[in-house]
Amino acid sequence: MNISLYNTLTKKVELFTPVQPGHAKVYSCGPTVYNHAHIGNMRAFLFADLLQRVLRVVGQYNVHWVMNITDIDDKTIRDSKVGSDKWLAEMGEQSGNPNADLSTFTKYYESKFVEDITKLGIEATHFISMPRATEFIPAMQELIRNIVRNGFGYVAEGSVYFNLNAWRDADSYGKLFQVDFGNFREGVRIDADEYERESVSDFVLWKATKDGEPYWDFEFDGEHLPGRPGWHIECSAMGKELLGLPFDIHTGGVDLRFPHHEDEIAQSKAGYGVEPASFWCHNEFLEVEGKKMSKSLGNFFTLHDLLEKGIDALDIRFAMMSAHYQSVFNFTFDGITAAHKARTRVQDFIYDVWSANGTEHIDVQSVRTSVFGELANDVHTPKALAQLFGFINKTNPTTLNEQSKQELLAFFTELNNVFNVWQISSRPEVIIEIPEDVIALAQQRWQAKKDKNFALSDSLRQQITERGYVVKDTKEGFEVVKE
RNA sequence: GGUCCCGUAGCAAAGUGGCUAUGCAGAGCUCUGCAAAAGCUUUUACGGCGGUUCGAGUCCGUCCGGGACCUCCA
Repeated sequence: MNISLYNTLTKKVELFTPVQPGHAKVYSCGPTVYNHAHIGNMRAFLFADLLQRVLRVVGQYNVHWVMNITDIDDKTIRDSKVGSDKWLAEMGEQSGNPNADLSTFTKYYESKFVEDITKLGIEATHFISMPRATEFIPAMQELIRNIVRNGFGYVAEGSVYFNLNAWRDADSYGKLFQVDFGNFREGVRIDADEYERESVSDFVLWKATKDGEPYWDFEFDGEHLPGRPGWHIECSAMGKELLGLPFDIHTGGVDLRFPHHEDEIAQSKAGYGVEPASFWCHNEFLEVEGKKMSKSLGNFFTLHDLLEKGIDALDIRFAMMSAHYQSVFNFTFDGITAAHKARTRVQDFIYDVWSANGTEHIDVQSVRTSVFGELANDVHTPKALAQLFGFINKTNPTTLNEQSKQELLAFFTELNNVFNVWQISSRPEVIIEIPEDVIALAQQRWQAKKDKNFALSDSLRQQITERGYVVKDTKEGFEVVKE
């Protein structure tokens, strides 16, 4: 099925056509590993996962997916320094070597990140690579040399900057985000660091080292420029090294349009001569209970926080799919409850299909076409789910004949390769430890009921309820489950 | 100051000028001694005011309200 996507470059939904037929090369901006990722971060990663799964399943593409790990930046340096209160006991002893401590610190949070996304149903095997920025320093240095030699960069006080005015004369800037250079808001932090640069809008490609900070050697035209890479350069270099240029899709949160992605385009084209990607896809932000997530409002959650509250990570995954990726997602606890119930309804339907044993024939192809059609249309999960629920509402799963049952299970298997929140199986035997005395009460109640002593029956049920269990009557007898 | 987005029923969320979105919740019904579970049925909308149109949630204007970004936040 053909896939259409909203492309921030053109501000339109366009038919996706890959550079290499049959292959989809996707680069996703990954986390900066200085802390546990919060659920706002998670939306970006879940969107990227959803997109690559739609390409894989609905588009039938051979997907090459890369998500970078930013393991060198101001915050990772700050928090891994000797004496940092962000250094945790689990990370071991600090060595005092800034590069080694940075590595220890970032690998700790990288492993936490991988644990988190795994719980959210993102599969590590779907990545062809999760490159660390620090392992691609030579490629970045090569790119920086190219940019300067092409006339779009300069060295100042040991740092290397991108010359934006030169670039704007030669090409264009503002492909993703229209920038009003003459009208930066007063008070906004324009001079973000102390280095010398020719214009406030120039950005750093390579930062000169500071005392006690990690650095890498950089030989450039006979000059020694020990330092570390700027923020944007890693994506330019790693995209080229791992996917080749141009690749097909670059993803990230809306906040990255400018400056990060805008600068990435400029750098790549200035250094390599081509723009990195033909499609740029950006997910909107997430709010919590209608407010921007912030620590001061007390609505700032990491995945770990939510799991501690007893929330199932897959309900978070499913809830985020109830809104289109380009609209602000309002994360609420009521929403998670609703998502859990909705997800369970589909799961129960699948269990029932598994045990179908009837004669009814249904048209599985038409529901597959309508649901996948919505996913192919700019990854429109809310519409796809509406189609799916419409189908579930009008279908009795248990009366299906063998052919329809097999077709439907095959469809759900495909669908779950996108959503990844269900079990395609028979209803599992739930084994719950019920205390002996509760079972005894339930048996007494059943006897009282058979004796038509309903007053006693009800009072026994009340006792069972007080113990935290629910007794349900069935045709053959009764069943006790934990509340 | 600049750039842009959004205001849809109790909550969430689709909606490409004309046809029941959907989910959760609510209500009613079926089943049941009563329940629970399940199934069926169903009530509530388009921020305000103008305009275009035979017809507007959908297009235009305006006002009100909320939000995002504007040099290292997904």
